[in-house]
Amino acid sequence: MAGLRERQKAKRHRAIIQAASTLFKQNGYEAARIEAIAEAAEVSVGTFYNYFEHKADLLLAIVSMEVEEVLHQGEGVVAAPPGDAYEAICALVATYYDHSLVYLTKEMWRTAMAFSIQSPDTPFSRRYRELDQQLSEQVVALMTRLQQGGLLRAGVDTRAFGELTFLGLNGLFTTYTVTEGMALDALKAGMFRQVRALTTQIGTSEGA
Amino acid sequence: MAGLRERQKAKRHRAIIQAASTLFKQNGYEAARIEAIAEAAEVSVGTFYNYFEHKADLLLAIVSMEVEEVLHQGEGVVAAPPGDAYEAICALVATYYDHSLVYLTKEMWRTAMAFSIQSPDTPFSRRYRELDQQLSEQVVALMTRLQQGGLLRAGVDTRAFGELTFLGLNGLFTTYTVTEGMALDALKAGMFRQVRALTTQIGTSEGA
DNA sequence: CTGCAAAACTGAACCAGTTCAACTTTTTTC
DNA sequence: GAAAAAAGTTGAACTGGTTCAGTTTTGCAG
Repeated sequence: MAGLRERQKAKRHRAIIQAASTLFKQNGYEAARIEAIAEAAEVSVGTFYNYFEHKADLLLAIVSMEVEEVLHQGEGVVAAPPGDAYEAICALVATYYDHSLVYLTKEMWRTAMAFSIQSPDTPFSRRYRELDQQLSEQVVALMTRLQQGGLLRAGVDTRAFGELTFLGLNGLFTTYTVTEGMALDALKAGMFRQVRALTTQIGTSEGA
Repeated sequence: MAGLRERQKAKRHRAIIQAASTLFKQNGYEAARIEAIAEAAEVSVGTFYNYFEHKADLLLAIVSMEVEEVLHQGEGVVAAPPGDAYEAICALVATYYDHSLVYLTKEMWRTAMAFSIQSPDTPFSRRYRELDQQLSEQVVALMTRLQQGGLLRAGVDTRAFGELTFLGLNGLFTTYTVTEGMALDALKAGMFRQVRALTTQIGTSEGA
C-alpha cells in the first residue's frame, strides 16, 4: 500500500501541473510566475523546485501528453492508410497538426522547442528528442507500408524519405509557431504541397 | 564628414563585438557575463544596452557574418555546379556545413536558434529567418539550375524539393548542434544519404 | 510511545540579464 | 562663445528564475 508520503507527493505533483496548466492558458507561459504557480498549488517556491527542475519542465509534462496522443492517433493512420500515397501521408500530417493546439499554445510550443535546443543535456531535452524520434519513425513506418502496398516505387529508400518528410513537417511547424498570424490551414497547405511534389515523383500511378 | 559622436559610436560598437567574440570563444556564451563584456569593451553595462537590446543580439552580429559568407560561397556552387545532381547538391550542403564552425561554436548556434524561436518578434529573429530564407532560396536556385541542365527530371517541382531539402539540412544541423559528441563528418554523411535517396528518384540518368 | 534518521518543505537570499532616473558630453542655435 | 537642446553614458536598483541552510514532517526501530 502507498504510504502517506507517496500519496502526498502524487497529489502535489498533480496540483502543480494543474495550477500551471491553468495559469499558462490564462496569461501565457512567460507571464506565469513561479511564485503564482506555487501559490495556486498551495506549495512553497522551494517545494516547486523539488518537483520540477525548471519552469520549462512543466511544459514537458504537457508536451508529452500531447505527443503521446498524437502518436496513438497516428498509429491508426499507419495501420489503415488511405489507398493513395498522397492522401495517406497528408492524413498523417493532418493528424499531427490538428492535434497540436489542444493542450499547447504557439507560445508554449516555442518555449518547449527553444528549451530543448538550448539545453540539450537536460532530461527535458532528451525526452523531447525521443518523442520527435518516435514521430519520425512513424512517418517512416507509413512510407514503408505504402511501399509494401505498391503505392510507392520499389526502389525508394523509405527511411531516408520518411525522415526527410518528418524534418520537413517539423520545420514547417516551427515556422507556424513562430508566425503569430499563420493559421493552421496555411501550415497544412504548405506541407501538402511538399507531399504532392514528393508523391508525384516517388509514387506509383496506382492511386492517381 | 563624420562627427565625433558618429565615430565614437562605431568604435564602441566594434569594441563590444570584439570583446564579446573573444569572451564567447574563451569561456562560452553562457559564461560570458554582460558585466565582463562591458568592462572589456571599456563601457558601462547601461551603454551596452544602448548598443544591443539583448545579450543574444551579439550572436546575431556573428551569425549574420557567418551566413553571409556562406551565401557568397554558395553562389559559386550554384553558378558552376558539378555535372551530377548528387554531387552538386552535396557540394552546396558541404559548403554550408564546413563553414558553420568558423565563427560560432555549437553552443552559440544553439543559443541563436533557441532565441530566434523563442522571441519571434525581435529584430534578431526576423533577421535570422531572413537569412534562413535566403539559404533556402539558394537551394531552390541550384535545383532549378540542375533541372535546366537536364540533371533533374523535367516534371520535378524544384521549389518544393529545394525547400524540403533545406528543411532537411537545417533539421539535421540542429541535431548536430544539439549532440555534443557528433562530428561534422557524421552530419555530412547523414545529409548525403538524404540527397542520395532524393537524387536517385528525381535525377536523370545523365550523371549516373 | 519515544527518539532518531531520512525525506520533504520553506522563504529569504542569490544571480545575471535588463531598466531607468540622474548625469555628462556633444551639437546646435543665436 | 554661452546657453539650451539633444544624444549618450552610467551604475544602482529591479526582476524573476533558481538555490540552500534551517525547519518541519514522516517513517521506522526499539
